[in-house]
Amino acid sequence: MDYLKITEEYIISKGITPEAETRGLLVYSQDIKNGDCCLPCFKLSKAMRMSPVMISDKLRDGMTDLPSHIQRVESVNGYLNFYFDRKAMAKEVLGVMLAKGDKFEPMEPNGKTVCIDYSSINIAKPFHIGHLSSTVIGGSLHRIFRYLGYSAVGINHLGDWGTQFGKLLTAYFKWGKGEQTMDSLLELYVRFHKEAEQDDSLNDEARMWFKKIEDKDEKATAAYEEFKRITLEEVTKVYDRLGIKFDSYNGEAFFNDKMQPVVDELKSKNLLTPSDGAMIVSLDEYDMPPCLILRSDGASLYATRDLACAFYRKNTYNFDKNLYVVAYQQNLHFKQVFKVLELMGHEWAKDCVHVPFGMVSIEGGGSLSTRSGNVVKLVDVINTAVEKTKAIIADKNPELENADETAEAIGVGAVVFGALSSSRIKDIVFSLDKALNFDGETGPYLQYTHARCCSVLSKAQPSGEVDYSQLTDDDTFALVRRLNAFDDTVRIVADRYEPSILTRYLIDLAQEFNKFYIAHRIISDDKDATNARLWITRAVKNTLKNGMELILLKAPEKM
RNA sequence: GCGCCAGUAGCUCAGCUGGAUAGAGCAACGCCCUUCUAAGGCGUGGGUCGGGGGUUCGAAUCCCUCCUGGCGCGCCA
Repeated sequence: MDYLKITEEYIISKGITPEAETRGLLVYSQDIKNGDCCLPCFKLSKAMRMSPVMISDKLRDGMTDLPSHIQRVESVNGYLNFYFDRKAMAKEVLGVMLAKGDKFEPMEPNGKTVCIDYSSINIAKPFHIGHLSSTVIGGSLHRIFRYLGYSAVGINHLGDWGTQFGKLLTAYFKWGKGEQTMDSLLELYVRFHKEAEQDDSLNDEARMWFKKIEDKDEKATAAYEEFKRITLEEVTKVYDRLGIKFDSYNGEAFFNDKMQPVVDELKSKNLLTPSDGAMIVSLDEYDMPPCLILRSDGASLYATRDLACAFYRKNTYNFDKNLYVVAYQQNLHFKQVFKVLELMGHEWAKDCVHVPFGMVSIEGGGSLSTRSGNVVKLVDVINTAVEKTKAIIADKNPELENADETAEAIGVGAVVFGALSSSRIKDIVFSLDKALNFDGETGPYLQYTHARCCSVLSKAQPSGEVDYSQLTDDDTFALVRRLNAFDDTVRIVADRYEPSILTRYLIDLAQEFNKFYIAHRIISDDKDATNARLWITRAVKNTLKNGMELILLKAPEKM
């Protein structure tokens, strides 16, 4: 139930304040001491020609018929503070939470489809920490939209085309020996760039090899397909560990033969104009540089491919939203592409959304660059985190069963959490020390709190009728309020494409539970208190577990 | 040069569609395990919310301006 909403309706029903000015004024109190929610009356002052203090006093005096969810009202310095009936609210919130069961099922299907383009790795290049943001933000949004009742389509738009494959083939046929691995491919690639600085003929050779791929030369295609296989095999191992799935791996190569219709349509709609030998869509009117569609040699470009891709997605999935989880460097590119779709007269252009995120750089300077070989591989970071977790378990809980499995969940969780914990737009300076920090606001903290709940529940189970008056003290009621906000929080995350909001919510919930845990003995001689506290512990446990699932974290029962 | 984004405690961040004394975590220091997991909890210190103007009863939040940093700005993706 939306307590804010019904309280607002009640205030308006009094007819004391003008409705238009009153709507949207009511907010949750920052400090629980000032009630559960409050109405600052300052804004009403002008319209009512009355001091805020007088207004809030008048409202209070008129509230003699409080609805059942409000226990009392206070007027303090122009603020009208509402105190909810905690017992009633606890009853309702707990009822809703427990009706959800241990496993939160997705909401009723809403018949809408959302396409999410994320991770989108390059073939034959290392899967490094620079790919982590897109992978986990997209992966999390995928789960979140599904929870909200959408049909979600995860798309890995592979970087599997381009002249870099010519370079790689050149290096491979010159220096490659036997079976290749991701590491040996990286070496070949780095070596190519090093030697090409001295010997420009290598670049010619690279162009030649890329042409052979385009012409479906047998030798070139076989090697290219092999590189693709090796890459997908390797990244799939990492995706599996992260719990990431895709419904499509259609990448750049897939759209190679699908661009002509786009060019034709642009032409027929008179949007294409020649400029310096190239073909462009002018966006002067919209204060943007032109969108390049064809090079002077007639070849298509990045934007052309993305246009074709958008059409394909609309035709194939008939999406209601089409999200691109791609770094903010591409801000202008997507703005241009979406504008071109709009100019072509496709109303669904408005459903295309770029979800940008910040840059990742390495501590101590140095950008991530495949050419220089200056990379921190994601799998190395994960492995280090898992090893560290094993050491901690050996120290703190050597008796733990499934220690390896638990260490995997926690180590991976720490890394994933790190990538989802701050607003996606912020740049990240990657620090291994920080990724390996397990104290405070971290993935392991959430997992620890969940395991703590499980531990309590393994000793006693709640049952039967609940005495809700046991849940009204500040420490306990904070949990009730937090639990009530879960679904709303998930909706906000989907509206803003911002998983960090859910991450924040879960940290707040865990902190509040730990305070509650320290403040109250859950299992005690007091039967009613024990039962009520066990119920709330179960609700917190379930909410933590299901919330963590939405941000890709596993929730072991012991750790 | 133009455009977009960011600037909050020593560090990492939350708060940003305006509301009551600006909140967490890390790091530092001091407490709390003979009772449910100390990967925890409590406390102390630490802030010109980048600077300056403005709007407002009220500004970290909105507007203007400047500074700093990042990114982008035609045949790469």
